[in-house]
Amino acid sequence: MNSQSRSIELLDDLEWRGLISQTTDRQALLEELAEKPISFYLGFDPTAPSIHVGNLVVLLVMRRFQLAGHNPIPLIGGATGLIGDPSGRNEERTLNSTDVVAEWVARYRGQLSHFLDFDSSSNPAVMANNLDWTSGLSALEFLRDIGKHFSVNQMLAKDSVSSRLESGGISYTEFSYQVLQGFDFLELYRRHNCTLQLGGSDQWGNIIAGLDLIRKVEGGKAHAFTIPLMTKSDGSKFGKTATGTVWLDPEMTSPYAFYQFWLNTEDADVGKYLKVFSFKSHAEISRLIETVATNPGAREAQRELAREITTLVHGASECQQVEFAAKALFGQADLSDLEERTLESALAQLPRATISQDEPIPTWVDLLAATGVVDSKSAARRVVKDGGAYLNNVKVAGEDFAPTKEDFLYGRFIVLRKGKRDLAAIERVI
RNA sequence: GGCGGGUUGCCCGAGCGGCCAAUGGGAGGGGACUGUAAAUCCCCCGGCUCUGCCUUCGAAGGUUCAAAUCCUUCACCCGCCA
Repeated sequence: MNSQSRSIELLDDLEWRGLISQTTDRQALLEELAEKPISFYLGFDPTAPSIHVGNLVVLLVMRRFQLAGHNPIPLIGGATGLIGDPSGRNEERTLNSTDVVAEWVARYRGQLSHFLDFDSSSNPAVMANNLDWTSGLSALEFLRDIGKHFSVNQMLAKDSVSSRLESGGISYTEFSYQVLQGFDFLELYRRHNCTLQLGGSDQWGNIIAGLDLIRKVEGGKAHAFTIPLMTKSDGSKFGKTATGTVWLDPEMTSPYAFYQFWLNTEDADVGKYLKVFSFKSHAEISRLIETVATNPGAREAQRELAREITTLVHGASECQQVEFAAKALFGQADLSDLEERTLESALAQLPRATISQDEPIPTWVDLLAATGVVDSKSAARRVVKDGGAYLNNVKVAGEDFAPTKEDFLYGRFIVLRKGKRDLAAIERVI
């Protein structure tokens, strides 16, 4: 396939998936993409110890561009992460220390590298960090060389700034953010001939700042491409559960919980998610969307979604293990039917508490609290009182109930359950 | 600078000296139903060594037998007038 038809196909595909919010001159962009592989970038500011499923939306668009033959530059905001992007926020951010941000930069780098191909012979990804070109820059140089090209009038007009001016103000630090991001684009244009920046739809203003700067300083032309913010049909925020953000770091969100997050996608959203996150063919995605209407109870679409994304993020073997654990533990009437090895590996996926063989067995309430499935012992008591507590799939009654030795499967394990789907494991060790 | 209003539990928001761990709604949790859904209905929803005790109503002091409720100072927010 030649690069022209491949690029047309790329944009059509992105359109079909609902991944295009806004672009600069669509025809010009298409022509440039079709002419030859181009370098494009997408920035990630390190604002947490891990990237999360929300970041995955734009990251996977980046992957799609690479698969279509273009050269991705994932940019980690080692510098911009120290400043704070005012976009989409109605409050000033708290600054993180340089140590913390440096640590997060390292972690982001490791995570991002899973999703792009850095070893491709034709169009390898190139990692960048904007701290590289800002840390040595003096304030005077910055103000003279970069700042001079920015009109405060235009800066004030940007949504990110004007909305903040109405809602309590903005510091000079965050006000300057768009200048830094504009400078990034200019620098990548100079270094890698990067002529396209991707971003969430809230990044439009910042991206445009870069386009203007490239035009003014280098007389060059570049493009902007923004991706819609992910929304849920019920209006709540995508990527959050009751427990909090769904992270990619397996230490912060276990692969089991990660898989469950996707599996529990609502019918109303699963079609959209498949389009956004899945790399399956249009035909296959359409078929899966059909199944939501024809046989919703089977949740085939949710299962496929969960499997594909968990495999992508945590690997095939990890995904198999969590799928297996879910299958083994859910709705299994008699857990003692499971072989010891099977049970052990299934339970390995769950939050757990360990007790010693020679200590007295704690009450159910204490055990549940110890696994972290509930926030406090009071909450654990409430669960028992409300009839939502299960031991090895058998309902527990009485707040003072304590398991006996006989309750431990193979003398080692107890499966605790709170409600319908919150599982935890107790292991008794020597 | 002047006058007035506000700051309550995860969020919104009542309470305005004792009956307040604090009305109501949302979020959240459990149950029924089901598909480990949605909608609906019922129950719960600060903590603990749990018939009691401890900590909460912007912060710190004070009055009182007793304060989220009164007084003082401080911080932040919001109207109206300069």
